[in-house]
Amino acid sequence: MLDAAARVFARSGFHDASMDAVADEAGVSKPMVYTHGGGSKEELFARCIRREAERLLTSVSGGIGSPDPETRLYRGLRAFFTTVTTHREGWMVLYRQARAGTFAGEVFSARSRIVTRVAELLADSSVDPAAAMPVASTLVGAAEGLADWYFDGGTGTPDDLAAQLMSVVWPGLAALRAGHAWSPTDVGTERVTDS
Amino acid sequence: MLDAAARVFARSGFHDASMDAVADEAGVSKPMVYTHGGGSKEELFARCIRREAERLLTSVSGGIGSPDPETRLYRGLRAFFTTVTTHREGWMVLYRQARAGTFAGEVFSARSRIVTRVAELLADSSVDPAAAMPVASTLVGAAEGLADWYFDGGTGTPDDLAAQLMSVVWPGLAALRAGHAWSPTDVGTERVTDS
DNA sequence: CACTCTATCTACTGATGCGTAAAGTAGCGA
DNA sequence: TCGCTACTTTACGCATCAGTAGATAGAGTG
Repeated sequence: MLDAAARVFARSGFHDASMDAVADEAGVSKPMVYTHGGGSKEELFARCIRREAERLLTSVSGGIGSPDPETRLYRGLRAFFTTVTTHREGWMVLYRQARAGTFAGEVFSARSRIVTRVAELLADSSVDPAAAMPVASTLVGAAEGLADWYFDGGTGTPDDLAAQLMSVVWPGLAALRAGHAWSPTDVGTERVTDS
Repeated sequence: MLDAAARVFARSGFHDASMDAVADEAGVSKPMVYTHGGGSKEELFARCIRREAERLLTSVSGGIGSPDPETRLYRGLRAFFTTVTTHREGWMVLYRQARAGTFAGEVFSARSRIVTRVAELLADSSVDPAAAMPVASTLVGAAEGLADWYFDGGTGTPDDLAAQLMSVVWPGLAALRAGHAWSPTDVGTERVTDS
């Protein structure tokens, strides 16, 4: 039931998906969708969101155990890309359909938990957890961007994708851990004109 | 008119926003919204999307002129964060509300143009433009992630945000340009178990 | 004042789709 | 055969808007 709903919602979004379509996809009648789906369209969608968010958080959190931040991050990214590519429709529901409208709050809190988890992956004695939050949010966004590229015809195994992301971010993260932040030394500082 | 529509759409999303609400926000009556807004809700929303996408692309593209990729990227990022923080509701419409549903295609093509533009910012004689696409998609995602953090209570000027993003990504990009990709040498390669 | 044109409003129609009620059917144990 | 459960089909009530038709107001002109 939730699988069918996730497929329909992933395809059409919350508003454009009808409960009749969910019923068809699940191979049952509409009253059954209400009996076993929570009693309303909102609740059904919320259940899909919660399940996918939980799946993603569990995946990223699990099997991380390592004292080395580099290893932790790589494993977390690998888990992320594995789950996302395996449960494509879950990803579509969570990050493309659910972020707008009534459920933005629910998705936002789910995303916050993942960002916090990533901040933990980065942190150790040499990194302040609070300072890690913007970096973690950046990383999660980067992973989403690479996932977008993948779903738009990009190729590669989850391991490849994780390694590619590590190529982009790890040198910078290592430098930050060593206290070396980037600054626009001789890059020019003219104001940006904004339309 | 478009400003009012963008505010309402940013707040509620396409479906949950009513034309009455747009009319109220603009201080006119509903038929006026149809007369001056394109004749349909879809067209009004599409105009908002196109305007914001154009604004962002113009901003990122303009004032880049430099032979140095590092400078180009920093300036592009600075322009991005300037525009996004200045036109908050435009950002909300474009990247949070419009990606789902009927307008996913329109937003997707707008985003593609920006990603392509970023790939050009990265490219020079030593970088293959095609290979730059996943990296550009990653970067755009990272910028979105940092913007998300900012809009959720993060602080900093656009220059700070751009510099922070450079800290994370530039060392990795420089290494990639020199031919040094990250690989999981001694990081462990156990399979990820997926629920 | 009369006439007209344009801009605007109030109030309605029509369609869509959520959610449910009613009536029928198949399986199953006693 | 009875009753119970689970499900189906069909049909409908009801609310919410998108979009429009007809009324109204103001302003310029003679």
